[in-house]
Amino acid sequence: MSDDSVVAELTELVMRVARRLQFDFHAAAAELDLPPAQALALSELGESAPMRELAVRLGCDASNVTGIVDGLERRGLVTRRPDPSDRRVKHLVLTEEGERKRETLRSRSHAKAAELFELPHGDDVRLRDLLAQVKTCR
Amino acid sequence: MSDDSVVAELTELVMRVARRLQFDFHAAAAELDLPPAQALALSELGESAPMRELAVRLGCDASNVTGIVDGLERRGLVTRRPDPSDRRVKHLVLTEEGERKRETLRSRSHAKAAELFELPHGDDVRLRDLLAQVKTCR
DNA sequence: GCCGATGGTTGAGAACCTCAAATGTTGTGG
DNA sequence: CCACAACATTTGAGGTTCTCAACCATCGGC
Repeated sequence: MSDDSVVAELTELVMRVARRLQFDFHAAAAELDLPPAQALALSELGESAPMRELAVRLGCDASNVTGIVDGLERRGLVTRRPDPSDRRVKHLVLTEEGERKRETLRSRSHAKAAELFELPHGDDVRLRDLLAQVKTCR
Repeated sequence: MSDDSVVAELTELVMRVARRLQFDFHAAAAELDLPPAQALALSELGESAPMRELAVRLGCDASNVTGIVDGLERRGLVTRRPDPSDRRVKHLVLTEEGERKRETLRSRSHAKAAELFELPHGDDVRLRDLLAQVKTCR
């Protein structure tokens, strides 16, 4: 059983770090002229996937994904490919340009994150292992 | 200098925990029939403050705060009190009802967070101390 | 008293999300 | 085989939250 104030501080700290990570990610996305939602979707498309799967990865409604992918397709970053064995599903595949943008997005936001998580030797691993113990799904 | 993969994992983990905290907070807010933004503002009003100060605490534009406070005022949770020494500023003061709602909101979301951060003895404090070292503002 | 800075509000506009309903497709039990 | 439930995707309406630019009132220094 944790001390009350410790829980409050943990909440505060996690939210603060998350806001910062998100801010940096949005900044990196803006540099590439991508709205946040599209950038997030792009970064989830390392493995190509059907729309439904993307909705799951993003944790949002499927109807939402349509618009986001519309945007990515308009920019020529992704294509909808019909599934040969099931004509309902459309697979999302990154174009070369999409692959390229995904990579620079990844590396830029990663660079800022690395700066953020610059800790005394070994502490980064300790932090990771402790965070991994947090039961994010009961 | 951290290992690349460690940074990626840290980012992933922090975002995951933050999403969960936020989800629980929104759920607690919904139980009290409060939209998320109003709930967040309410929770920042432990100390009464002028509009401008609230905007800073929330990290958003001042014009945004107007609407949020309008909502809280409509529900009778907060009142705008003129500052006697500066007629431009309006201090936000919680009503009794506002105070009550703020407290139950705090305690409910806190309970869920405590469950989340249930770690082996001492690890919660270690986690807090490590997170506190993350340089969220360069 | 003038003037630049400040607190607050308003209105337009955008991004993002959800829900309900529609469409086309699949697969299964009868 | 066929009706029917389930599924993937899209569309459209509607809501929340946010920003930006413009505006008014007030303040403080010069």
